[in-house]
Amino acid sequence: MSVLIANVALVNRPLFDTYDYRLILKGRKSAAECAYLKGARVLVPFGKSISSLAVIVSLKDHALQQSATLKEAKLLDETGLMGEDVFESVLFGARYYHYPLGQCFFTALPLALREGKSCELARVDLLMLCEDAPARLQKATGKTRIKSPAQLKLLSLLSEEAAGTLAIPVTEARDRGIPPHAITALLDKKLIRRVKSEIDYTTWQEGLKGGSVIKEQGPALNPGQAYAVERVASARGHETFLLYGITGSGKTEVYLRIIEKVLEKGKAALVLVPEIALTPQTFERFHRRFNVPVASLHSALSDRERFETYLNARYGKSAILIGTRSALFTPLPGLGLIVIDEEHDSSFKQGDGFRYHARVLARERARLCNCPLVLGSATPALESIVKAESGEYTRLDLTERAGGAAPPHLKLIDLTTEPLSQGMFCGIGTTLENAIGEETVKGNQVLLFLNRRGYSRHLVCHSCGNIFSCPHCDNLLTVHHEERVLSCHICEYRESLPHICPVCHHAELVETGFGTEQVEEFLKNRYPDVGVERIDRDTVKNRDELEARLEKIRRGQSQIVVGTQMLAKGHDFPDVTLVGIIDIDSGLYSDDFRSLEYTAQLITQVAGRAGRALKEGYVIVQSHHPDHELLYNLIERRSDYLPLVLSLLPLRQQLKLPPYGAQAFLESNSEDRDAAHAFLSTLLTGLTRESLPQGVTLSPVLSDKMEKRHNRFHFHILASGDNETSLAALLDKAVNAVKKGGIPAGVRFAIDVDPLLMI
DNA sequence: TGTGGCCCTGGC
DNA sequence: CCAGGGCCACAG
Repeated sequence: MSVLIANVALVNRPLFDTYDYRLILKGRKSAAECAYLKGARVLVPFGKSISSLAVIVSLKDHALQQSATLKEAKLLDETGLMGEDVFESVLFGARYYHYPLGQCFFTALPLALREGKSCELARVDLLMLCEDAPARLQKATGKTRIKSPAQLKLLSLLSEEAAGTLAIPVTEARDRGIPPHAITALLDKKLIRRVKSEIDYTTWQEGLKGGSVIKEQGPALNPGQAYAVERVASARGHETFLLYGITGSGKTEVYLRIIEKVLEKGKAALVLVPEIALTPQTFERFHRRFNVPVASLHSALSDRERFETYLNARYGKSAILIGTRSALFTPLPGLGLIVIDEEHDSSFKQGDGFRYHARVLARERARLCNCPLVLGSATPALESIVKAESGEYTRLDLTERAGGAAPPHLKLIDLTTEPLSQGMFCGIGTTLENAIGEETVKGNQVLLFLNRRGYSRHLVCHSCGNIFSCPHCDNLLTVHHEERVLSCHICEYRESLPHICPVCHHAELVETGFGTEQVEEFLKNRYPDVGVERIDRDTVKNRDELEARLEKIRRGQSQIVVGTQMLAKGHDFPDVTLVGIIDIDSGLYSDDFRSLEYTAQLITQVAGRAGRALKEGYVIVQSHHPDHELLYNLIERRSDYLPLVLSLLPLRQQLKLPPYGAQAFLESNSEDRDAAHAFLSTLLTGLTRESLPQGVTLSPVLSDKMEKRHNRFHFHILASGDNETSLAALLDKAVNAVKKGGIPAGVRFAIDVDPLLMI
């Protein structure tokens, strides 16, 4: 028996400190010999609670005089939960983002493990064909004949596996796009059955038994793709690559080939994608190509499913994991590659809680694993471009459009010269309106983007001027006709659409502004013979629904599609020949210094949706400011994305903005406005009492642009430094001040390092 | 964040 | 005089 001292972080407690406990182990072991326990969970008495969950951060050899007074920690796991690479990445993240370590672990662990459940593999539900199913399906006629495409697909999946296991886990069926009701239906018909698996500790490498890692060969690569694959595959140790490939240049094929090489070395691969891009199609493409287990993690999974995926990965059963931001924390023994697709996408930055950027932590993890990190995008973030220019990243260019499709033609429409037609009331000028008509007559499809859902933007009383606003936020309510509600797009508050003004009781309510719902209505009236589909958060509630709608569009059931962001990312529609951006102006004049970068990304990405296949496509961008430099360069001068955003750099450098300077917000909020403000005021006074680190400046305490949200009042201090190090030194001081002074009850405090949104 | 203690209020 | 609720300090 030996006694050690374990330094632990309490999970989900907002404490910047870690604490020491006595840890009693069987057998005689020194702290150094117990390094495998880093990242293991313990239960500890803490403060007034008898048993709290904590994670071991470090171990020290027992020192008599200390340990007598220390309380005892009870070990829950035999080894660390997450492998050294993930563990160290979390420690790095807590340091870099100045966030309490325990809460970082909280973010990194699936719910079940945060709740103290066992990390042992469990039996899973498998689906398999019933013995008599093939015979019954053969002679099936009339009612017994299966017509549902989902059910047929499941049956074919189960039969195609015949050579191997004859059974697939329920979770895998869901990953591959089978909705739960199709499974239930086939179970009811007794065509398939559900069986419990044995616990199987076979790793994917053992399962492969030396066979080929791929199931089918990919298409031939063009020289650019081939070079990129070779370059990454021949990287020795860690190296970060920026794969800059224009839309439609076959980035995914490059990922697949690199992954193939990684798998051949017996190593695993992690692929991070933006939330919206993780469709069953993406998963299916990997699954079709590779002869190894591919797992996925996305927001539609239940906590249980996430937990299973996590455990399988941890035990080396997954060779490839595709997932969104948080998948970064999944342990993968022998990780040999990390890919971040659409690396510029803002969904890689967590906006609340542990505000990490997946790109930053992925780089740390890749460094720890001594493996390459590939950042792919047609529109890389300026941060990444600058790092590539400075040689910190290696840039790899894909300049050819795969399949030889012509790049789309871009056309800028000056809205000030368009007549005030009917369509103009919902943002559609005559030129765009006519273009929609022409393309639909030819049997082509049209995509229209407008980043504003709802019917009208606001509702105003004509007699007394009362503007309907949210009772919980400093925000105006949006009018939704279909659901007959007013709704707050910040907090989801809703009330039924009023007929009379609650203030003056007159019934003259006027709607102003327009959203996707109104555009859809206009187009349905204007083009009654072609289908119009709307894709936004009001018509699409979940991933399965989005997939079903997109499939319907691909089958050509609607020729006109109106949508928000949801539509802009990564989806392929081969018959689309016209893309219209209804309102680009909000991205031209904004107080966010990144808005021009974002606007250039949006136009470039959206243009990529047009004419992806053989048909020639064009893009119409409408603006009231056609002389704006960005629009002029991007559209009239047909400048490429890269030189265009590089031209934004001198201003950033001059103003010491990212990527040249570093920024962080010190944020507070509370239901009590004064308390939230006073807390930051005190912090600011404390920080400025002694001299600030060289090159760091602090703003006064400022209200957020929308001060009241969800019934809480939000304030912030903007901290800017001319480099990361000096800013980090200031943030350390801030954390120490908060540790010493404490946070008053009801006030929440957090630091947002490298914020993406200007609040 | 969780929790027990402490103090205040109000009901009998 | 006691019960209950809100607020606060503090945690190894």
